[in-house]
Amino acid sequence: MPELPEVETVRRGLAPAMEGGVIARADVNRPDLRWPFPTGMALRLTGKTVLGLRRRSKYILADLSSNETLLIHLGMSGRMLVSGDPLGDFVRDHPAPQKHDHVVLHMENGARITFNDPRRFGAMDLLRTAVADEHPLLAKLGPEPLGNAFDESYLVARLEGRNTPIKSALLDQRIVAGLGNIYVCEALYRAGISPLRKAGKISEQRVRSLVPIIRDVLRDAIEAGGSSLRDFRQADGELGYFQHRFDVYDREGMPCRREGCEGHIVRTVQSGRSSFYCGQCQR
DNA sequence: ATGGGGGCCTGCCGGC
DNA sequence: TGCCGGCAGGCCCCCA
Repeated sequence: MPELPEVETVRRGLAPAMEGGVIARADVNRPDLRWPFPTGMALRLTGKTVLGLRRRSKYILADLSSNETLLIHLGMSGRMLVSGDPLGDFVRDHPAPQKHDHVVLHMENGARITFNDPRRFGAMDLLRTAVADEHPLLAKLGPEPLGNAFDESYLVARLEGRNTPIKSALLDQRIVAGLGNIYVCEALYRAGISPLRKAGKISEQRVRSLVPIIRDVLRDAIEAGGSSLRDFRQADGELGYFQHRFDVYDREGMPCRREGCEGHIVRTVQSGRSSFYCGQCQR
């Protein structure tokens, strides 16, 4: 559910409570999420210092002093709640336990990080830091959309000859890592490209235009997440969701916002997922 | 190799 | 008010 901007927002929200801190205790309340937790996870976390928090695609990686890295994926419904932060960034006290609180990290500094995930599509794993990139979930990921390896010539080459709709191609994490349904819809809208168009049949110029547009869409969303992060700190420390103004996503039937366009947003289903687009100005 | 569909889970919302 | 179908932002796996 959370896409790259949401995961980056979560990472930033966790950082003050976790980076440089020691995990005093880990409560692991069930044996698995999407997959079984690694053997002895609670013990392998206990007493370890969190050296840093990184993000790769939609994954958060917490590098530990044990030369292991905790891999966290929020799935569709995973949330992080930070409470009791000693720096005063989060005002709320530790909350009462909720249904679906699957893993709770108690930091030595007094902070508590609660991973709550009703649908349990999320995941956690422990891997050796030195070979973290080789983890099965990370090994086949394409370039970061905000990184240097994702550029115009790369995208042109990857889409060339592809018979799949551009919507599916941009959702393919092997082509570019971190986009999900919402931001693909939004990027295609800004580019004026129909989600139904075959990836290999879009002019090179239009494919090239997608690269800066994807970056802008993600940057805007991260910025919005950053501002809502400040609200979270004042409110309840819940990380993982934020309000963002979408142009097409979940706007079926509403008027297109493009200057001079008289169209309306339509919804269709592509490979089981909703696509939202303007039938008038996206071609 | 490529593309499409099913399935995993729970919660919520709209319609009857 | 209650029940039921549909739907949800991800990702793996299997099939043709």
